[in-house]
Amino acid sequence: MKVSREQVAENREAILAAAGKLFREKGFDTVSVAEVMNAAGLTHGGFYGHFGSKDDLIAQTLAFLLERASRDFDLKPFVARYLSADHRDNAATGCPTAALAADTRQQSAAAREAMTLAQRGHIDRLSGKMEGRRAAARRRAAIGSWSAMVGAVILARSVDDPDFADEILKETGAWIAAR
Amino acid sequence: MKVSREQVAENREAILAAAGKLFREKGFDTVSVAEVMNAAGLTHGGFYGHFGSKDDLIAQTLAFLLERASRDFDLKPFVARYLSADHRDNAATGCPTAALAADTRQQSAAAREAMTLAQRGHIDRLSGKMEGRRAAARRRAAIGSWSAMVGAVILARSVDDPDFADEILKETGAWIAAR
DNA sequence: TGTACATCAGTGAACGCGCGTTCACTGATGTAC
DNA sequence: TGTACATCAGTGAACGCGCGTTCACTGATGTAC
Repeated sequence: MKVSREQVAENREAILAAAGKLFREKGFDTVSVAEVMNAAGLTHGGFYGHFGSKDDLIAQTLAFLLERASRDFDLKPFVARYLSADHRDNAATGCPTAALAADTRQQSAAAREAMTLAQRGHIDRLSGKMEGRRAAARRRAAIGSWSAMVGAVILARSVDDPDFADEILKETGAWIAAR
Repeated sequence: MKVSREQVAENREAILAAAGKLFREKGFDTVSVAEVMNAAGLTHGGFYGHFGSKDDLIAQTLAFLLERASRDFDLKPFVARYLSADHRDNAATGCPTAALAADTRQQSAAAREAMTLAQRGHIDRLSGKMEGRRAAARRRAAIGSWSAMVGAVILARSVDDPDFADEILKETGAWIAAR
């Protein structure tokens, strides 16, 4: 049955939100189109009214997630939250970079483009929050800290011992703070 | 046709080596069993004489790769090589952690176990090469540097602009060295 | 050392399954009067 | 404002394909004598 124009827009958002959670939790390849549609409360047949292909969904979901991720934040609580056990244990609602950057490498040009744009923006914003007299030093600190944060969360999630994972997060946080 | 015992051992190694390259290049899910067997110079039917399942291959390939990765190294050239454009552009022959740690999160218990063991060993070895009077400080520097290195390579590979990717690698290297 | 035969690693056709994608159909929406 | 009908978002069966896995077969290996 036909639905109202607002309902169409809502359904589209619901698909993107469902895909955003599932992709972050399980990766792009493991999640099926039908799984995303069911999570959005729809059936799989309607998918191609909203998106051209699964690749299109992946690219648009990445853009959707990265646009909404940490547009505004204070540095210290941001880092603390990022390197928390809670963030490590909840990839589905966490940072899309930590969850999907590695997976994006083998995706479409559009997906990589969305990722590139987001990293540029995020590093620019981080640079603005760093201490230091010279802009180059602040940018260097932003890039170094960001690499360490992303790496620490990925390593912590790849390991099957919670204590070891905690150590990675905590020590990386202390190492970053010691600057 | 039956083959000699040495040939069997050689074939097994060839399968692991081919899987090692393909998995690092394209990820676990994108690579098929048939693709691995062909790359090893065999046909897909023989696969189950060597491994119990694709999951088993994934776990054994991870163990195979991680065992051989940087058992012995000097710190400075190791970091320089790790953060090079060459390493960024050649995932297939590069560090299995940077290529596969994120992907390992959603794999079998055996795969995660192999990853955990390897991270423990690698961080122990890195700690031994760090400067600093106290062991805790050396371990903290090892964990922080390692997170930054892995994160930088993953970020650099996720981005579609080589100059930006170079900047991430170079600035992360400078940031690590500035300690 | 030479021979006869049991073993078994590798082959390639075949399987069942789940995937991305298509499409005829349905019935609520929203427009034209 | 009320009605008649064209539109079209969503449904669910169906498609072709590639995947992981199985299996009967082959012929070189390696053992028993």
